Amino acid sequence: MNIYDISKRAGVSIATVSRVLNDSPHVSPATRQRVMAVINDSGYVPNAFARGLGLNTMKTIGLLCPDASDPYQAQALAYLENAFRSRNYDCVLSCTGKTLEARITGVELLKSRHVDGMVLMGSSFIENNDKDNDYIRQAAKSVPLILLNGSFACERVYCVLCDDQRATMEAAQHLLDTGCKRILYLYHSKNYSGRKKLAGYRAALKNKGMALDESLLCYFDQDKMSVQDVRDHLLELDKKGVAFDAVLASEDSLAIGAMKYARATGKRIPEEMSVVGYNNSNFCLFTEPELTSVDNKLKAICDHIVETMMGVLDGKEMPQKTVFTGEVVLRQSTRK
Amino acid sequence: MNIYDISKRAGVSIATVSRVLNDSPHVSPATRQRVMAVINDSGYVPNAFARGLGLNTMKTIGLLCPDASDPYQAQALAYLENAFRSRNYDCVLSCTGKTLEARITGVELLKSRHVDGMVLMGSSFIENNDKDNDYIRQAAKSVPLILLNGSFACERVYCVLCDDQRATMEAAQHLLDTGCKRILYLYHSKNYSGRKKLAGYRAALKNKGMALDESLLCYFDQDKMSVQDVRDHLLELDKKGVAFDAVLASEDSLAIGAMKYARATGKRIPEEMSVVGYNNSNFCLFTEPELTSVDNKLKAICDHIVETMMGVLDGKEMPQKTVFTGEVVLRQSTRK
DNA sequence: TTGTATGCGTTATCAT
DNA sequence: ATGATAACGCATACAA
Repeated sequence: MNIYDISKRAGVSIATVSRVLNDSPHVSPATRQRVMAVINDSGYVPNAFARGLGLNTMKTIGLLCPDASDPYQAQALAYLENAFRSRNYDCVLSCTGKTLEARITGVELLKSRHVDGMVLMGSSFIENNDKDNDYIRQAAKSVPLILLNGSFACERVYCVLCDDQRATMEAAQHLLDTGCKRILYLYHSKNYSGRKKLAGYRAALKNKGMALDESLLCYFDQDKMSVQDVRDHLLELDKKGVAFDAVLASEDSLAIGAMKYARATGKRIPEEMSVVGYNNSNFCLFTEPELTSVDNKLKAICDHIVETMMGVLDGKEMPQKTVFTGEVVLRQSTRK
Repeated sequence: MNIYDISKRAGVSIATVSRVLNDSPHVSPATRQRVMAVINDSGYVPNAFARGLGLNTMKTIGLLCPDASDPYQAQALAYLENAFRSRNYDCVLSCTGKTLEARITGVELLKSRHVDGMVLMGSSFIENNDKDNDYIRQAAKSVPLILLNGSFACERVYCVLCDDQRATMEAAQHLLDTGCKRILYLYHSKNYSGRKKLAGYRAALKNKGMALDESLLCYFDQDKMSVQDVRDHLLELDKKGVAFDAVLASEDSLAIGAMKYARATGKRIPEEMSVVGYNNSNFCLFTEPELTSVDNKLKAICDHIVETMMGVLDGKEMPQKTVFTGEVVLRQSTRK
């Protein structure tokens, strides 16, 4: 069943059928009705590939992320998919893992599919070694790119992110303001976003005229950052005699590991130890006490990404970089 | 840059270029090399739409799920996307929410995109009122469908699932075997999978010759099932004088709500109350004590779905229904 | 082994 | 307002 079949049945040319299909004003009400009737009772649906070939678009956005099973990324995927769908765009997913090579082929593959745009989730898509970012520059030549929580200056690359540095600084400040003296900093990423957060932690100390104790910085590798790993690591620190009365984490799950440590040692939260997470994910409410965390405005970011993408595809001038302000959501794991 | 450009530069016909592109054996090594050289340094990539139009496929699978931000579904998406990608298929995502209407348009949209196959995640795609499943029968006529954790007898509809009834029965049995007398059953779904789990709970009681106390069945509505909601509901039950010494939940998050209730009332787990969740998700390890839960073999299910889909697309005969056996993973929230 | 010609199902241009 | 036809870029049957 194709456009020729319809045209025959309706006694018109394929051009007219096409016009009806595309709501062209140059069709008489009578023929429009006649054609529509045929279309409806034949169950005809235009062939998307042919349409794509002619228009050079299938209204598709590529969504790239390291790992769709990560709660934060999953939430972003859900937000983005919904928003794009409401604008009549479909999303094709590409989980690229953590190697640069896989990211490159992921971008390449989507490009070869002629997606209308791509969203790269997380600053891990930007390499510290700038030479390695050529694949982004290259891709941007043929399709608009939007970075979620990443920063990269390049034509046709747009960035929408949260001010992680400031948010982390405020979180640390809150800890200091509520009497904490030695804040353990737990982090898992050394890319753009990770560096910004660390900088925020440092800034908070500096603001108070405090020196940074390097032994309070705990880095966790991607595949060694389960709650158990974190708990065990903090127990180790205890043994080594590293003292701390607060934990600031670059991700909620790390904070939960810290709470497990507290449970294991009998330390009361927040009386003896305060804990702050990052992302304000659902499981801030799972813990006991509930976890103070940084809301990094994911929904707003995703909505803005979609807005930006639509604008770019419309040929409008769009801001290259948009920064949202995070917010510390106070709960019971920190003091008043 | 299209196939004609390449053919000119290489001094051959487009047919030869096409043959080179598709690894046809009927090309002399010499010309193949010449053509490849041109392709490589021109950066030419075949147009996916044209290819799709000719072959009537773009090697795409539609992934439908109610909510990509749900941890279980997010994990399934990640597994599926990876497995399909390794077979050179891309996945387009469609989060359809919870209304039948949205599911129908979701399926319809993907069908109009000519995806090669679709995976419907969760038994919520199968309506209790069979008339409402016509959209599935209809879709199955034009594209193979695979149900993840759903059951539906229909040509070209394949089902891969976990034996939720048996797994739930074993979980309940474990509670009874460890001395629990009154097991509160927390559930959130009345569709196929939900009914099976409930049946498993019932079966366990029956096996022990115990009568079912209807007041021990707690249903939670989709938008009223946060951990706080669950905690509050159990506190209500307490007030009403409904006694129980164990909680069996149809999903981990519900079980975590029960643990919050225990914390609120000071009940010790598992001494005074045992708790079992379902899905064996990451956050079984978040809680204190860690949560006993049912592993419903999601990875195996996803791998098998992809296998099945590939077989079907290859024209092979594939099993209509495959059932995996769940497994109760014992942790500290239940007694020995 | 290689080339020619046709079909895939649209949209869009240009007549009428 | 409507119709004829080219163009989109590829794969492939058939011819050479």
